[in-house]
Amino acid sequence: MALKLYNTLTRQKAEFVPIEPSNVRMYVCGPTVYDYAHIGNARPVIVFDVLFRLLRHIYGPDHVTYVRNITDVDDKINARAARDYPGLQLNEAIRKVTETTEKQFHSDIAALGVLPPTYEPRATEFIRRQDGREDMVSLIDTLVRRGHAYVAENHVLFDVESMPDYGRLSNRTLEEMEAGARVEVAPYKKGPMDFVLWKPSKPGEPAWPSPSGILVPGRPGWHIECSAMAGALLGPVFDIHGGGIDLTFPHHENEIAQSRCAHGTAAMANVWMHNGFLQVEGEKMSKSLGNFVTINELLKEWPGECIRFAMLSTHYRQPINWTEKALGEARRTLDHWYELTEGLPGDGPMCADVLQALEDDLNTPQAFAALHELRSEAAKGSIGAARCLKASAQLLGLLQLERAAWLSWRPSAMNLDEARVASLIDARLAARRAKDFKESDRIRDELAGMGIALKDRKNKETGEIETTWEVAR
RNA sequence: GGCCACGUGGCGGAGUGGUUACGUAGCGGACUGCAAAUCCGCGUACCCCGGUUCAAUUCCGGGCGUGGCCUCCA
Repeated sequence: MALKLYNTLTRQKAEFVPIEPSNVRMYVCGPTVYDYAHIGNARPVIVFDVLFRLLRHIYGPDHVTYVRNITDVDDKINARAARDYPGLQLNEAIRKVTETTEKQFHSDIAALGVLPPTYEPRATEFIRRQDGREDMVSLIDTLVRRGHAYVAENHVLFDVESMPDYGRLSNRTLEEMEAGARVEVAPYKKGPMDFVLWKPSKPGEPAWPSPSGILVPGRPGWHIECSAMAGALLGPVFDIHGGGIDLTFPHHENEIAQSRCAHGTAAMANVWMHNGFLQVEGEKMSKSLGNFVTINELLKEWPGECIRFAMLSTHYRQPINWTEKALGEARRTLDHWYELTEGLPGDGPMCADVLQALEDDLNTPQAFAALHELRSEAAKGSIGAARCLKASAQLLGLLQLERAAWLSWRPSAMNLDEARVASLIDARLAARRAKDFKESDRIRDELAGMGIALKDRKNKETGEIETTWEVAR
């Protein structure tokens, strides 16, 4: 079966046909590095990591190019830098904010089992380049030269009237947008929907020599960076562009406008993919509601693979409701999968049903159903099913650890004396052997009070009772 | 106000014009000193109102509800 993907441009699922099967090219909008990434940021990162893995599986690991950018020039970054490092010069403070945030982002998503993309360009590296690659300034100059952009009061603005099918991605016409507009329009704009490609910098703010004959230094608008980085690293037309659904308008619409008008192409990317929005315990995630969940905090309470599993248990285009309960279910399932696949090589055969589910627009819930089926067969003793389970789960970025490493995971707040746990378990087993059940139950209760749940099992060969334990939930 | 999604069993969550999703919780059983874990078995759900159809949860229309975008929030 061929890979099918839902395309926001056509509002349909269609067979994916790469421009060059020897080099499948994908771009995904990455984070703006000014604060801890939250669980909503994690969704596209995980979802498109699964797509990256699937494409590598289908076309070969060397035949997929994946670009996910880092946005390190932005007003929010400037504001955060001024707030957190009032003593430093702004540019120095900005560098501190972006460097530490980027480092944190990388360690957070690595814990979620996310592969590094092929390229991870920073926006500031593509404002002006010396190597002849496309950059933001050259893109803006081209847009002005071709009559798609104009200079006004030291800004460069994109002229949306110059693009006849502006609005196709978000499926709205200029009239509709203007009718609903609630924004005050800057007086220097020719059209109310025109957007900023370049703007002047205030003294002390990050600044670069401006394009288009503007004499004062400035900085880029938000959308132009993705056009420049995608153009430089993937070419004027590439296969897949991904991101959160909230970016459809205006960000992606404007990326398309810039890239197509600068390159004179009919498309920027052939397939546009958008993941659905995330809510937390049934409510919108927001700082004021106090339910703002960062990846970093979550990783203190849950193993990364749990978070990944929970994220993938909803289809990527559906809205997802992020709950503790789902994380608990994910952990139990993974416990079981790890137990059944312990010590097996990861190069087993791929489950056809898992692959088929993923090839149907990344239907991860259906893939999980197939994995549950394998789990059931593996539990009955099928080594083949267990090997298949491991290989197939690994395609999803799960079961990446040794079982011992999985079992040794602890919540960061848990301060356990593991030697004491082990001696209590031994004492309990001794009490049991002596049929002193009162004492053995007392020890079990004591351990439960420490947050430890026990599991007894009879060793089939020796007939002895063996006890394992885990962190209770 | 304009545009766009979504609404499935207690909960999570796929899918389909007529036939079992799956998981989890719950219930029954096996096992166990008792639990937990594990294994076996059990659920007959698809927001409301019309329409199309032999047949609709699935298609069409309307309504209600929730959410997103239109404010450089993934």
